[in-house]
Amino acid sequence: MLKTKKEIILETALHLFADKGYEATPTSLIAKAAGVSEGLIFKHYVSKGNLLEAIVKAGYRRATDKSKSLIEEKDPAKFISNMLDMPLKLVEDERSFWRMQFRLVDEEIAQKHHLRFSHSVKQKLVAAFAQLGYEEPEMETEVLMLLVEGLWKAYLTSADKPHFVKMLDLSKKKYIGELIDNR
Amino acid sequence: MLKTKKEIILETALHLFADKGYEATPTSLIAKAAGVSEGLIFKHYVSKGNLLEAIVKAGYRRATDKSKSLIEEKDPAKFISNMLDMPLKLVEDERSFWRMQFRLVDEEIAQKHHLRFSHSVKQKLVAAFAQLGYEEPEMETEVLMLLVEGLWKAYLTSADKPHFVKMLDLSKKKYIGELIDNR
DNA sequence: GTCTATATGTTGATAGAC
DNA sequence: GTCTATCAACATATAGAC
Repeated sequence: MLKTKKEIILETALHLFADKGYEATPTSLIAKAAGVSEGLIFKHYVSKGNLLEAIVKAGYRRATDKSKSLIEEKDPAKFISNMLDMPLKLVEDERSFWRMQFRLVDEEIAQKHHLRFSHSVKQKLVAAFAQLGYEEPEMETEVLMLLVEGLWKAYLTSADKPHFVKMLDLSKKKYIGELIDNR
Repeated sequence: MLKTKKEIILETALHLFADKGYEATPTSLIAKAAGVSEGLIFKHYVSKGNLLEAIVKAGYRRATDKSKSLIEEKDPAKFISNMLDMPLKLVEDERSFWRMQFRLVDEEIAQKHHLRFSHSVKQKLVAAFAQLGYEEPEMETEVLMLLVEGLWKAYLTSADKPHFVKMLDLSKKKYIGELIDNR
């Protein structure tokens, strides 16, 4: 199926935002790279901020779809392990999106979606730790989330998958080693 | 001692950069907030990027001084514990600086100093883990650094010190629990 | 849907007087 | 050292023709 110019604009902007940053990417450059006129961007997306929002929204929709199987896991130990696997699974095929996303420290739109996404995970994580009898499930969750986010960014910049998998394995051993040794 | 206008400009810019971000803070606003003319900023600092560099440089000089005692620790177990304590120790009194710093994802100047700083720590961390007989000291270091950076950012945004200290304690237990139980 | 102008506003930076 | 005045460059966004 052919891509509409609207879609081309979106994808081109995503890659440019990921590479150069949102603020540092003028709409004129997006237009040139996408092979369309600058005016067309505004016809389709009204404003630059709106274009960004469309990109972020679409990205998180894909992420939600892709992570569904990991999140629906009922066994608490496996669920925790799944959370550590999320970076690896989600970044695959979506490197540009996540590079862009983790750069958008100043844009509240990006922050909003990130919070919503991680919040939904957090709830289940606390429940999982509680179910396993941990003394401070909330604390455990917060520290684990810190590590997951760190792994996420690490995998984004490393691009060395085997090396990253070693980091991931060590993390699992440290955090839930006793739980997954026999999985 | 009186502050020179040059110093006032530097400090004002630091706080504005921390609050609104570097790109989003025009020199006109810095001038207004500092109570000086816009031209004076350029007389003293030549360019906006130069002003940022001066701020970053000064901040890391203070950080290096303050972390000296933590870094010079010779006992490997205590040294590792010290690294986990760094966020708490360094962020104190320097909240604005570190908030600004962790926002500067797009500015290479900031990245450069951050890398240099963490690299110097990394070397010693690998040595410490090796000295303690860990199988993969490099991996241990990388994962620990991930967590330290996470704690750093967490403490910056939480502002709830007791809560953060609980996270810190749990982290220590997970990472070096067997080593520091009796310290 | 798409393009070619063009309007409008900001920003970083400079020149010159005091 | 400091201020006032000013500029060129650039960015987002709009209007109107095809």
